[in-house]
Amino acid sequence: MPEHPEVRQITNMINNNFSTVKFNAFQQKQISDKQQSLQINGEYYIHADQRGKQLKLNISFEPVQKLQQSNYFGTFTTQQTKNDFSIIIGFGLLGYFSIDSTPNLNALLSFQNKNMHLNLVSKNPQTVYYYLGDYNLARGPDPIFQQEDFKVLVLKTNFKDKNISDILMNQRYFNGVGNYLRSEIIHRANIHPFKAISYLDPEFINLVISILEEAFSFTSNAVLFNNWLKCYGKASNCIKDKNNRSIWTFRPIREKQTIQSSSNDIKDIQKFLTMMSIK
DNA sequence: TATCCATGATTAG
DNA sequence: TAATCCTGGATAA
Repeated sequence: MPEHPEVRQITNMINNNFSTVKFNAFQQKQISDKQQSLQINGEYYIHADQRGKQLKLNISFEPVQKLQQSNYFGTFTTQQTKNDFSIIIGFGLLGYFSIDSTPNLNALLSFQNKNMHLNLVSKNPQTVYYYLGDYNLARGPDPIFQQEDFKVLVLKTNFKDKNISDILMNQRYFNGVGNYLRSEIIHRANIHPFKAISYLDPEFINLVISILEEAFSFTSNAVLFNNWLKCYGKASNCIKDKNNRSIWTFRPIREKQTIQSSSNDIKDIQKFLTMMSIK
């Protein structure tokens, strides 16, 4: 489930349903020794925020009154008071939030009041992580909510002839792109998964952004979403990447060969950077 | 019954 | 690059 569009859906779900809801209990299931032990004492409120594939749960002990618009369109952050703190969540391969009316023994984290439980669950709990603190800044800016930062970073980066499949999965640049989006993006860009890249062009970045938006618009309907997928799990060819993850493609797969990069339009990139007032 | 596989990410060598 | 985290459903045998 959780790539950028799904995390965005979860963020909205939490804020739409629970912005005025008071919680008064919390439980954590210990699944490994290195899992940080969390406690929440007293009554609290929850507000969610997103950066790429990471979700931030702001735990505040006062009702969320002031919603402050952030620098980037579309996203809001709460103003934190002294005792407030944040939990960062990575959903791994199959994590999601479920709203339950009875205790769920599989819940990794459970935010509760007498009416319902907001539970973090997963069929792959070992791939889920969470910690107290803030976003991992080794991961790149959010491609939607920090769009200018994202564009500038990606456009000025020299990827040194790495192939496009590896580049798209690198969370330092494409925080939020995962395995299904990779296949869809490469398919829609009509390039070979092993094409070598030095510089990406603005058109490609805009395609990435619009695909993230498209996927998000279908996240609430499984049938429409599956229909929207054109390549992932459907293409004629499938090959493993260096991390043993599937790359789906309609392109013929030659031996693990790197396809030559085409000449990049440097003028285009510089024009864009000038437009963004970046040297 | 055994094996494979999953929209992820870190760690060791 | 390979191994690891280690669940559970689908598929192969």
